[in-house]
Order: sequence, then structure tokens, then C-alpha cells
Amino acid sequence: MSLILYNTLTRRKEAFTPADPARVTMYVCGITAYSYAHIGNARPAVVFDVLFRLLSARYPKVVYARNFTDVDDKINAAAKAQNIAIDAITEKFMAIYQEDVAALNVLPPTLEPRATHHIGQMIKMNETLIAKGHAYEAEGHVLFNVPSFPDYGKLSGRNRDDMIAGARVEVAPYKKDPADFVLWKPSTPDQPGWDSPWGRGRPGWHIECSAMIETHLGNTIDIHAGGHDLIFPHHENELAQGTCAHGGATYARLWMHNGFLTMDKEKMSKSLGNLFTMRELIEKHPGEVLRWALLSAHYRQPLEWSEDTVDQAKTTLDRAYRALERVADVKPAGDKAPKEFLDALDDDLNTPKAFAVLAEWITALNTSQIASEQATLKGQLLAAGALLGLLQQDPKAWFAQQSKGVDAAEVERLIEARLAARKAKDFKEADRIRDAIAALGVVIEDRPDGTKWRMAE
RNA sequence: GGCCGAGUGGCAGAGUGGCCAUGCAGCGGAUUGCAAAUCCGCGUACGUCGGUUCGAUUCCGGCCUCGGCCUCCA
Repeated sequence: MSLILYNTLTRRKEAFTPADPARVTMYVCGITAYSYAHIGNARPAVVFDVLFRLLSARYPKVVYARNFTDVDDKINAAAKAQNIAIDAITEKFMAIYQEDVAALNVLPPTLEPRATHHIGQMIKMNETLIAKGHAYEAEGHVLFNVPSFPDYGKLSGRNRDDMIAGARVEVAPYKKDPADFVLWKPSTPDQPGWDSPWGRGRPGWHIECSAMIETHLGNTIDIHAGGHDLIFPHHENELAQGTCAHGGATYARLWMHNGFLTMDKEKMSKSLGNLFTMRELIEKHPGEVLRWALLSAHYRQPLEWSEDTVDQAKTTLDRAYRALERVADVKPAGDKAPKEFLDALDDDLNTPKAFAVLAEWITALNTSQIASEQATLKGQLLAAGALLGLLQQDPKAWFAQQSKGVDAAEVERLIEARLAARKAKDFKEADRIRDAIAALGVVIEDRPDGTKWRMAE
């Protein structure tokens, strides 16, 4: 089976075929760098990282850009509130974001363009749009004229009447059409701004992505992705601008949108305040656990997030690593993920289905007594895990990282003492020692190859 | 109000016109000095009311409930 992906634009699953197999292009809308990103922000980073890995395994070159919005009114507000420079805010939070997603095993994209590095291209694109009659200047603003693009609304599935009827914002008087949106806006002296043919100002949000895509990926890209909430207006507007600026060329051949993390069924968001930042979760849990949890639901579905979600992912992942630990000395055979696993991912990145396949292998691995079989299972587990960005750690390291802060020497000493007691058939003393070990938060396992210990759940 | 999506066992979460998701938790069993781990098994799960069908959780329609977008938002 070939890769099938759901296209928001057509509302159906489509076979993915890149325009140029020698250079596959994908763009994912990143974050606005003005505060700590929450775990919901990590979902597209992780989900599309899996897509990136999958594509990279099949095509010689995948150019993946994930941008930073580093000029924005929220950033301005944050800088003003803290009385520091705008750069101080954006540099800090871009770095934090990169550290955070790296902790979730997210590979660095090919490119991480920043909006402020593309102001010239944005201005140029605006000029093009004006020249082609798709945009106009008004009172220091440049506005995209929506009626000039008849396909407007196609991506989000709404018509102009609906949009006007549902409009909750007052229409600025200088707009020719109520649906027109800003490409460029004037800055006051205390706001960041750049000189332009329309005076000192700053770009509107939507033009940023279009200019960065044009600069780095081209007029037509294979995949454009982002959160579900970006469909309208952000992606609808990007689509309009990009298409019009390039004489009607297809802007993105496939649109993908991830669903939200929810808490008590409600969207996790900054405005509601029902969130966990990546930072606080990473401090408490291994990044791989968070990644597993994020991939445990299909990317287009909402995912209910709670401490329990994380705990369940942890327990499941422990089981996987225990299975691998058991065959630590077995050399894995093969480095290809089997078809049944790939079929799951090929079906619009069905990671829960892929996890079900992994679970079967884990059980098989725990049951198998045959070395060659173990080698095969281990090989496919590691190969499949690599595509998901999971299970790549040495099991010993995995369990060791959880026992930080425990006096390992003391635990070992107690285990020796218990072993002696058991040898002497003094089980009462052995149990007493085990209780002492348990008091340290440590669980022990008597295995054929000796007594092992790990942290309690 | 407009547009869109969803309601699956205690929890998370796939999927399918008739047969098993899977994981976590729980219960029973095997194993173990006891545990832990592992394995095996178990729970009459598919919002509701109709319709189509030999047969529907899966298709169609109504209803109810919930969520998302329409404003910054992953």
C-alpha cells in the first residue's frame, strides 16, 4: 500500500504523490514565540515529525520547513509588559521551544525560517498582489481583496455570506470588502516596524508563511500542515495570497490538520488556561513517554490529556522496554519495518493501529524462546520504533534514567542481603528486606538471570 | 446563527455490515518460597429512536448531547 493522507481541501483521503519525488516539500506552521509552548503545541511537531520520518525513508530528499513567528502583537505586548526588547522575548522562547520538542525526539526540520528574516520577500509579495489587482493600499495598510479570488472559502468550506453573517469583529472602514484581510499594517514609533512603500509598518500574520514558503520551498509545495484551528482564517488566507501571487499556481497540493488536545473534553488553550506547558511535563516525565502519549490517538482526532494519559503511556512504554531488555544480548535481525506496521502508518498515519501491531510483537517477544525469532522481532520492533521516534534507547538507560536520586549502591547492598537470606531459606528476613527496598520506592524482580530492580510506578 | 466534527467497555483509543482491536486498570488462572515481571483467560462496549438488510456499533434519516471554527490560537 502506498501512503494515503487525508486532504482537508478535498475532505477525503488521497494517495500521496509528490510533484517531484526528488524533492518533497512540506511546511508546518510553527509557533509564535512569546511564551512557553504547551503540550498541545507539541502535537503537530510530533505528528508531522512522524510524517517527516516516513517520507524521508521513501524519498531521497525531503525539505521540511517549520517556521517561527517572531513578529506579532502578542510578542509586542509581552515585551512591553516585561519592559524588555522584542528580540529578548523571541530568542528566548524559540530556544526553549527547540529544546522542548527535541526532548520529545522531534528531529530538527530541514529549515526553521523566521518571519523577521523575510520582510523583504513579504513586501515584494504584497507589491505583486497589488500589481495584479488582488490587493490595495488603504491608510497605511495593505489589504487583500477577497472578492478578487473566487475560490476563497474553499479550504475551510464556508462561503462569503456565512463569514459576513458570523463576523464578530467590526469591519474597519477602510476595507473595500468586509472579508478583506491585512497583508501589511502601519506601526507606531514604539512598535517594531520596517520601511516599506506604504510607510513604516509590519506584516500581517498570513503573509509571513506565504513569503517563507515561496522563498524556501517554491510556488507549489507538496504538503502544508498545521493545527486544525489554522484552517480559517490563516490557511484560507495563505491559500488566497499564494495562489494569486503566483498566477493561479497550486499553493499546496495537500493540506493536513491535526486535532486538539483536550482536557475534560475542552480544547487545551492559553486563553482557557487549561494547559500543561511542555517544560513542566518534561521535568516530570521522560520525553518519550509524552511522545508516546501524543501518538496514542489518531492525529486528526481530539486526544484527551490528563495525568492518567501520561501514566498509561509510561506503563505501556515500560513494558516495551522490558521486552527489549530481556533480549538485550540478542543481535537484531533486519532493519525494515514489516508491512503490517507500515500499512497502519500509510493509512493516514494511523498511529494507534501501529501501536496495536507493536503490542503484538511485544507479546510475541515475551513468549519466544527461539533466538532467531527473537532477533527478527527485535529488529522489526526497533525499525518500526525508529519511524515513530520511539524505542531507540538502550533499555538499561531507559530504566536507569528513572532511578535518579536513588542510592543504587544501597539498593544493591540490600539485594545482596536479601539473596543471602533467601539462600538460607529465611523468607521472613528476605521479605523484611524487600519491604525496606520498597520503602526506597524501588521494586525488585527475581529473574532467572538474577535479581533486577527498578523504580516503582 | 452559519460551517465542521464527535458520541465505543472503569480510562485512553482503533476499527468493521456478520469473526479478535490494542494498551492501562480490574478479576480469575499458570508461574513464583512470597512478590514483581511474564503468559493465558474474563467482562453481554459501541448516545437515542426509527429505517434498509437474512444480519448494523458499522449504511440512511430524525432526535439528544458534546466539542471545534467563524477573533489570537497547534
